[in-house]
Amino acid sequence: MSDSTKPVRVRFAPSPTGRLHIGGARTALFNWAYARRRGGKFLLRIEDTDRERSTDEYERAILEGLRWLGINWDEGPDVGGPCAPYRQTERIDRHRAYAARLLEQGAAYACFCSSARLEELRQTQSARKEQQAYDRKCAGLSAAEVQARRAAGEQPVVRFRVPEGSTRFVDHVRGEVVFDNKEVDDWIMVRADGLPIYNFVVVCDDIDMGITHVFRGEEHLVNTPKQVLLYQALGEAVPEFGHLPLMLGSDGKKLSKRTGDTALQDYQERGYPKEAIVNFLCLQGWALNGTTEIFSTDELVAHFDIKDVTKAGAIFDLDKFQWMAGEYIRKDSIEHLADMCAPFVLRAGLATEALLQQRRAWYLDVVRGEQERIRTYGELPARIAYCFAKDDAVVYEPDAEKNARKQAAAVETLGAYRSWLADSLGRGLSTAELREGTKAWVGARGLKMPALFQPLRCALTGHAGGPDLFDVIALLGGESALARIDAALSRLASKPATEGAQGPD
RNA sequence: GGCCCCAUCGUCUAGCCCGGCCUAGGACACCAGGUUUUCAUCCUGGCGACAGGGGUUCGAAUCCCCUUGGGGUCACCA
Repeated sequence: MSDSTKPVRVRFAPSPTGRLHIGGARTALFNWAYARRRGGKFLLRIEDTDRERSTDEYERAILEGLRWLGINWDEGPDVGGPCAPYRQTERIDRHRAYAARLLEQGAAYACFCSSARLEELRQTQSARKEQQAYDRKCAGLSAAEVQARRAAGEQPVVRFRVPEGSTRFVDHVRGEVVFDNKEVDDWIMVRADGLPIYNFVVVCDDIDMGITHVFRGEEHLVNTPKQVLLYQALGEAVPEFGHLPLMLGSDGKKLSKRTGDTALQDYQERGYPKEAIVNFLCLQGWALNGTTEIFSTDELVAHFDIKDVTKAGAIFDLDKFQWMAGEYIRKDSIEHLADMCAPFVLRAGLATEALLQQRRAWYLDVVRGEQERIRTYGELPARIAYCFAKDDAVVYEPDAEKNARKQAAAVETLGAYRSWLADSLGRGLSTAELREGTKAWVGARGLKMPALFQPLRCALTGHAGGPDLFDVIALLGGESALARIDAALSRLASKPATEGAQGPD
């Protein structure tokens, strides 16, 4: 096999026919980590040979997504490199040269069969429960006949002539894999319109770019014999392979939109910290040591080895992902967390950028109050909306209102407390003094804490849970707090709007 | 269906390559307590797996075979 002392060159080769798949992001991450660990090069190549579906926009989005995750490449379409260009359609001359060489050697042949004939062939094979494969009708065409039909205007595809025997290769995650060549179809390398196909192009480019290791998703495992055979026909060194286990949806099948978000961008837009995304993706098919769950990309690079990648597919566990996102949020600094959340706050229409800047210290306090309660940046706006609400229009969550109303004499208690609070505020008590004073007030009246705190929380925030109420009062300001209590006094005095026929529980 | 890949708690995994240290470890989720003005965080405890069957061996989660189950793939897509 190939020389293991040779400098490592690996690549990630996405197709710009859609947004970056979360599984693709993991593939890129593992390739990148392998290159960094081994002191090799990581290249990015755009596989845009499907001209129907490839777009510049997707290509841009994929590059942005990778960069956002912190994956950098040594060579690629935007940064160039010694093997430029890095966009496959721009390398078509090279592909044509390889095709001509293969044709000349007889390792490939022109095939004039129409799509209709092939479709019919497939149908009959399928009806007879036979293996679906090309029947090699054109495999024996003479050079003269090919030339004549070409001259007559017929445009053939180019097929690879699969030799007898079997094809084996060592897969770094699975071990040795063997295919009987009888199972490998005489696959199409070049379309009738002259444009080459993925399985062909990928080998040409990997050869030209000196790729030493090919790590990709398991769905490519069955393509590998075709590619190995091609390397051999070309007399080139076969790279080492490693097929990563698939990322599965909750249904146990290849992750698809049916069972959840599949694009990296989806998670970005939901406000998952990128460090959490990287960390979680690593855990899908790899483990640092079996006990460490939280680790950085530096630690990944320091420990990653393709041999340690798991063989079985991994079901994408959103619960664990959310837990991990929360871990990253909790250990973040307030300043950074506030900055990361800001776009979500703006998008929710709670505040303007100018306001967040003017009241920076206040905004930081607001974020601080929720840090241990949110798991993604995207969860913040709904939790802090009350801070931006009008005092007489705080939205009461059903649970919050229920908790408030189930306290006996909630309105009376709140009303009495309002006077105490107004008085205390007037005397300029600190947050800590207010907190202790309130507890003493509750105790003096022989009440349980919830008797006051539940209605008060509902009045101030409309939520059933949240930060310490005296921190909330500090956030809102005394005037606003009193106004909210006044509003609650009348709102809680009337019957609940949503009372059901069964009556209260 | 053919071919290929895979198989440890519900989920992600450690252990498997180089059999004994495994009465199988960690994490998420779940359940029960504790802390707290609530929610959350945090702490403690619990539940919970080597798919089945044959071998090999003094000894198997670890090696071999079969069965079963799951997945991938069978395009002039990638």
